[in-house]
Amino acid sequence: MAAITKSYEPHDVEKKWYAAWLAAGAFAGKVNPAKSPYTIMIPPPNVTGVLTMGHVLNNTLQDILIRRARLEGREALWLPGTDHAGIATQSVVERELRKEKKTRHHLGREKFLEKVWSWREEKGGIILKQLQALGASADWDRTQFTMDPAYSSAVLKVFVDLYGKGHIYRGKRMVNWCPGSLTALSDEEVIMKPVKGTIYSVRYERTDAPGQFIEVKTTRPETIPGDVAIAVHPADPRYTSWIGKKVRRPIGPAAEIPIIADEAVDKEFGSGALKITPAHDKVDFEVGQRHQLAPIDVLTPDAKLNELAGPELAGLDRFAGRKKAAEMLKESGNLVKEELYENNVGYSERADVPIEPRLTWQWWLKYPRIEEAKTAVRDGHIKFYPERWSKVYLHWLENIQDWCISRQLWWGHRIPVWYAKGLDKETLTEADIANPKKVHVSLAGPADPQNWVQEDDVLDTWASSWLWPFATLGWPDKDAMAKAGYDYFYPTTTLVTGPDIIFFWVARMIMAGLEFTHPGQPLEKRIPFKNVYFTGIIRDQQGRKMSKSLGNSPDPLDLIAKYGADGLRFGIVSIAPQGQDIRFQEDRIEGGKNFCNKLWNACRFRQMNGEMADNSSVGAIMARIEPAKFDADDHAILDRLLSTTREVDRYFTEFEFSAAVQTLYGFFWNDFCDWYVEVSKSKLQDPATKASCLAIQDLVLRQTLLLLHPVTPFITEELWHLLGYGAEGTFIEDARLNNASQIAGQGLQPDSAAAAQVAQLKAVVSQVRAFKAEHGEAASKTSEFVVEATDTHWALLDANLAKLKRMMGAGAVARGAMSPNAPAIVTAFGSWNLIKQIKGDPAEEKTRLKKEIEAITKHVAGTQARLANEAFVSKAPPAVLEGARKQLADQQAKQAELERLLAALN
RNA sequence: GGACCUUUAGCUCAGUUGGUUAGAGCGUUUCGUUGACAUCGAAAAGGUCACUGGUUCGAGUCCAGUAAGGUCCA
Repeated sequence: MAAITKSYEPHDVEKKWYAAWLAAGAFAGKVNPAKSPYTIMIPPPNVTGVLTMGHVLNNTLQDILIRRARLEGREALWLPGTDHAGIATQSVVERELRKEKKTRHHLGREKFLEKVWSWREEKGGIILKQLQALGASADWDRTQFTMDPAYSSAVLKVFVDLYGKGHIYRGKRMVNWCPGSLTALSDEEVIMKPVKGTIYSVRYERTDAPGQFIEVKTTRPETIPGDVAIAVHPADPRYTSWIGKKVRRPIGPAAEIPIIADEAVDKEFGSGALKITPAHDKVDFEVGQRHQLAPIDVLTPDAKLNELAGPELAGLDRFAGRKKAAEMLKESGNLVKEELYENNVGYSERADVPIEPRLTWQWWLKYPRIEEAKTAVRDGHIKFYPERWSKVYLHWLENIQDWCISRQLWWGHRIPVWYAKGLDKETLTEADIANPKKVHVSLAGPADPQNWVQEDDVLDTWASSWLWPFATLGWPDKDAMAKAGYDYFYPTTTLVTGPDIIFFWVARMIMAGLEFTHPGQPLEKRIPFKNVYFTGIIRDQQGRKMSKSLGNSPDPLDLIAKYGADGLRFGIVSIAPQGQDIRFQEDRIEGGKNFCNKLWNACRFRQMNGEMADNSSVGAIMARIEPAKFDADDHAILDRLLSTTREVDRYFTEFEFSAAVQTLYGFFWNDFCDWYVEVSKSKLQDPATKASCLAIQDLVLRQTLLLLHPVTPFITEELWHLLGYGAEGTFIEDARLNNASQIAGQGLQPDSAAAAQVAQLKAVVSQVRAFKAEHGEAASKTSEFVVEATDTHWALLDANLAKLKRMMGAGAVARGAMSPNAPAIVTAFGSWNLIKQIKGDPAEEKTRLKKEIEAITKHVAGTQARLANEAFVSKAPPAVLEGARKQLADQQAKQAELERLLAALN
């Protein structure tokens, strides 16, 4: 077996093992009825994306779950893939075209799509390669892309199916229009932002009574040419006599518009009158509908004013038009007031420009299975971690609106609808759409394509990714499903994602799963996943979201180069508590790297201290352990090993990953390295205890590697082999992780009381070290002590003396009476004198003792007061009461001893 | 306007069903490299647990309210 080097060098180890895993097909998920499946579908990253810290966290957690599942003997499938990301990808390619002063229209649909595909060929694999560098153990042979032929046909089949069921309709409605990307957006793609601007008070003059004006407030004077009415509340006494009269539009082509009454008007806002511009506001549109007022659209698709706005405004973009309109109002004296104003403006999530409410023809989806989707989460068939997100989910479902699924893009799944040639799409009625002679909807397309024109629009990206959990398993093709193991791996086990896409994706996947999988079977067979773990958002030191535009996100690949993939994984998980946003700290990643080095060196210590014996199975190691020779330290470390195993188990079932990692950190660093390895140094000198002590180390290291492997796969694989736990050609994942009772069942019954005794010994060591430091002897390894202790205490000390001397840096520890001239401390195991070349200053000693007495006296008083409280004595549980009494006794004993020492000094 | 989250050491955070003197990592100070690890070890300093009130023998923990910061929905 190779010798372990002085420090852990991740780079080569990572490369070596990743290649070996791939070569052996170690990540393949295969149908195996003897095992229970554990399935995770990756949230598909954008095909042209690069790895961010968010991906690192999210995918590390998925890998942890998958690798842990393998160690627990489950058949794990982690299915990877990418998303075509309609707007995002199209925008990137269009940006490239713009550099050549071209738009997609210069190329035409076909050529443009060729360009996007070649862009994908070039950039599409990057993020998956990066995930491999992180150690992701996904089944790469199953990699899926939402635009793959099979996946696409699933998407289109779903459209046709839902159309047939009456869930999909075409309608001219107000949509969120993105003037940047020239497409409709769903409500979920609109971000509300507070924007500081101006609100204008504008007056409209009555036609029948010149000189009389009605005033309205608006932030958008450029849309005045699109006004079709002024609305007031029917119960507003100020305007009762105005209703039915007409006013003149103050700008734009001359027109008289009516004053109407509508309940939607807020009497409290402004003057209580509202301009109605149905083409440019959702509420106004509804008011217009109620009063049969035809909208006037004064904007072009890219949000410039058109000729309907009048010659002065036509051609200006909306912001320039706003200024111009305000000037025109000022000139005509119709601008009453300008005030600074902050309101919420909807922005396009992708293009980051204000959206325009716009009346267009779009395809809409009435969601299926809304009620079942609520039940699934409310009744716990699907569990959310943290649970509180289920409220957000349910609230959204309660208020669900139809989904605008068409996009005026080219990159995406083109809607499988054909219109008969020569048909005017703008004037289609519902009856026309239902008429197969005019509108054809199918997967295959019409038999006589020359007579038809296909719909230009593509589907919203989320209308493909909502099928991810089952379309990736071959659905709806029976053969593909059998090959992929659909019946075995679906429903998937856990989804790991961010709460920001709870509506976009999580809710929609649930509805899709319920609608399309396992028809007729109970809900728990149709849900797409059983657990949803929501990660936090990674923020920078100032608490800002990490983003490309801010440039505040470190490149994960740099971090891997600097700290190793395992260090990065360990670090990121340790700072990511369930449900909380994460403030990124690079020093925690460094901590991850340091931990790996510690693990490495503890194994190195083991290797250097004795021949490696048979480590090939737990049984073989157990056979070398001699419980009859156990001392308290042996009992204690094994007891901690079992309790750590139990705790990590529990944290995994509760999805508390950072707690699991921190538990492992504390156990390994503090209990094992800082204490057990140190006390081993004495045991290893003694031939009577050496073999058993090494076997205990072998057992602890083996279990530790298994517990850590999901988090730090590379280093644990390497050490697994270096210490001989696994045969050549096998991997650590082929081993099974034993739980605490399984280990105990193999003949290991550590005495948990020993742990308490070791804790006391630790405290004594710590106390003596501090004592030495205080007297300038911190570095000395030959300090001499006299201990005045009871027989029991001395017996305990004596039994552990070699270890204790090494740990506290003592040359000699002898039993004897306290010398009044030497510095002294009181420990749980007797009083200790530090014997040194006594130039000890008695005055200093007195001060120190007095200070200690003062402190202990306070505690004694506190405990006494508690015990003197009759309510406490009569109501507190016996265990607490007894604890308090014992505490008081200990405190008083220490107090008395300190006072005795002080008196002796005098 | 509605819902949710956060507030504990200089920084980032733990603190499970209420129960000794509230913990960790980093940072700071002091000391230490003779064989696991300086990517390390030892010790120390550092906290009115945001505030107010309540429940309780006992509150960082439970309840109510207030304040500040944040997120989502409208």
